Amino acid sequence: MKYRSHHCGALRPSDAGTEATLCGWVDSRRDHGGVIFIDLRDREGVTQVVFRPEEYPEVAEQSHGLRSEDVITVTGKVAPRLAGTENPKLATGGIELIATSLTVLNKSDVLPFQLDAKVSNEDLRLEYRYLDLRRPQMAQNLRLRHRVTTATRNYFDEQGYLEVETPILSNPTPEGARDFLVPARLTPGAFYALPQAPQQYKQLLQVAGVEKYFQIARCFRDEDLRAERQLEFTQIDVEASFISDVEIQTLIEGLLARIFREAKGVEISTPFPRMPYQEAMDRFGSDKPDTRFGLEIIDLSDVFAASEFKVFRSVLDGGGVIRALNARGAAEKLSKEQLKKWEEWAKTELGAKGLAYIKANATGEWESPIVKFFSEAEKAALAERMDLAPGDVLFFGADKWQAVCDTLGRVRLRCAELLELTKDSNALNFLWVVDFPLLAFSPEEAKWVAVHHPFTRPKTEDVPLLEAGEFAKVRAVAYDVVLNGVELGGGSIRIHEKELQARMFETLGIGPEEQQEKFGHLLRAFSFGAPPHGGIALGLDRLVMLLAGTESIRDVIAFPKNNRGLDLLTHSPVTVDFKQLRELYIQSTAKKP
RNA sequence: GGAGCCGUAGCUCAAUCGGUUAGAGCGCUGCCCUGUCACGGCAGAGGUUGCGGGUUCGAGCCCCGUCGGCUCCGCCA
Repeated sequence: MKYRSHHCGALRPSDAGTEATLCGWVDSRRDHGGVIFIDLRDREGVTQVVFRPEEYPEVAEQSHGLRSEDVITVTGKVAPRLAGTENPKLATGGIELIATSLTVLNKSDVLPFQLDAKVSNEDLRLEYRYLDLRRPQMAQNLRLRHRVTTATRNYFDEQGYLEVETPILSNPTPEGARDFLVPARLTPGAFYALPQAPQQYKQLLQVAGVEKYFQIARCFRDEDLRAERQLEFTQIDVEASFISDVEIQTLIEGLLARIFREAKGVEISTPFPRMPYQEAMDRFGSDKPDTRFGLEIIDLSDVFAASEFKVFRSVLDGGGVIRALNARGAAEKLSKEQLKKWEEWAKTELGAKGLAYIKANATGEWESPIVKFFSEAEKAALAERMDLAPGDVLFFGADKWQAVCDTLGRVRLRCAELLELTKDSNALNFLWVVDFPLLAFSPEEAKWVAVHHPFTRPKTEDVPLLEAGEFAKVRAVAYDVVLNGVELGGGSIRIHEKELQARMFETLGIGPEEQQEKFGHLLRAFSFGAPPHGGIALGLDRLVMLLAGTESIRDVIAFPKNNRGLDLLTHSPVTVDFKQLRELYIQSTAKKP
């Protein structure tokens, strides 16, 4: 028996008069007592099937029992729709299949939710994920993801890149996220770790002479989940030898252009603008600036250089900065009470000391808790520098440079949301942020940590600064690609010399012994003619999210976990019995519920 | 580890200030219906208002606790 001659999206008026067999799910039924219409759905579309009692009484009788989501195969004559009953909403709306025989392959129970309606209850969607994936939007997302990965593979293949699979059972990483551990039965008491990224393997592949590597790589991080974060996620991972940072950026611009063209039918313009990290932070308060709107941060330290306002005075004397941004036209949307809430938000959520503001009313009058401390000259200079007009609201940041950037960067985004600056925008503002700092001081750990990762190469001209211990000033050959304020990925040119790598580890507080223990394999590999190399990794899930226009990573992953890392469909993770643990030389210390 | 929002029928939601028997749409079941495509008509079933406690003459609504979901901060080299 043949299930189908055509898919449900295939038949057209030109097929009229032929016989066809379709199979799929009953999408809906319209039972008129006599004639019965069934919309039959498969992955390619929907076709109307008609059961006519006067022509095929037995089949029509049988069709009365059909219910939503029953799986059937049906044979019939392709006929043009009666004049006036064509359905322009359907690709197959010009024809219908007049059923001559019907086989019910499988009945369906009533579904826990309707496929054509909004479902807010996400537990339910995840519990019945296989039904959720039948919904058109979700099915479309799966296809979109496939188109992205296919475009990626084709692109890299054409560029001469080799897809190489790297181990899922690998080693714990001393820095970075918490690892998922897997007990090694064959080595009692030892553990594998699931990779947070294939970083070391892809560098070792360069030492191996692969020269051009990519992988659609699953990565694992045992950290708390978020709307755009899962325990396991997928990276487009790339590494190449004898390549410059600009060449990698060009390669990735070509990839993204290809993906947007093939997955979305959109042409994007390349090359993307480049912006140094310092400039991104200064102007936008973020290392992944959304450049679809202005609201730029402006420095006022010189305006208040002689300020007698205590707060500003002490900040400036302590080496801090005074900065502000102008939320143009926000005055009518921000009452005094709301401004108070914003200040509270800045304090509790952003950890700011406060959020001073000046609200310029429609009349031009200033409402502000701090303006009384300003001199006339300061007020005039401030108004001019900020281009302050009636209806504007200025927000101030006064603190260390980094803290002011962080606070005003967040305030900027919140203002953009309030003013709906990106609401109807279909702009695609790609951007390379370059010249990241190599190192950052971590007050919690009381040591210097790698901003990107410990294999990132310092800029050649900044190596003397590294050697002089001026760690904060050392820039890395590192770059992030950003789209509309979302970080799509990041990479760097790596260190390929073992001496420089050892010096880097040392700077990070990893002594010679620990280096040998944890990175000996890498340092040894570097001693056997490691080529200069570099690469990048792009977050595939996030990219597909942007293309699909969804806010949740769960919408672009077939079987995601919920907020607490639970798979509501299969109920993983599960406890295992003592015997299974004993085989692995493992004992649980978890308290029994 | 912390904060916010939410939890009412299978689903999506309503229920005025704390006040009669907790409603609607969709879905479901039965009957009717021969050109619909959001088919239509009639009838019907379906509720421990997440759970536990408290305040009150009276609680879906107020209070406390708890469980669950989502979002954010921390965390994510």
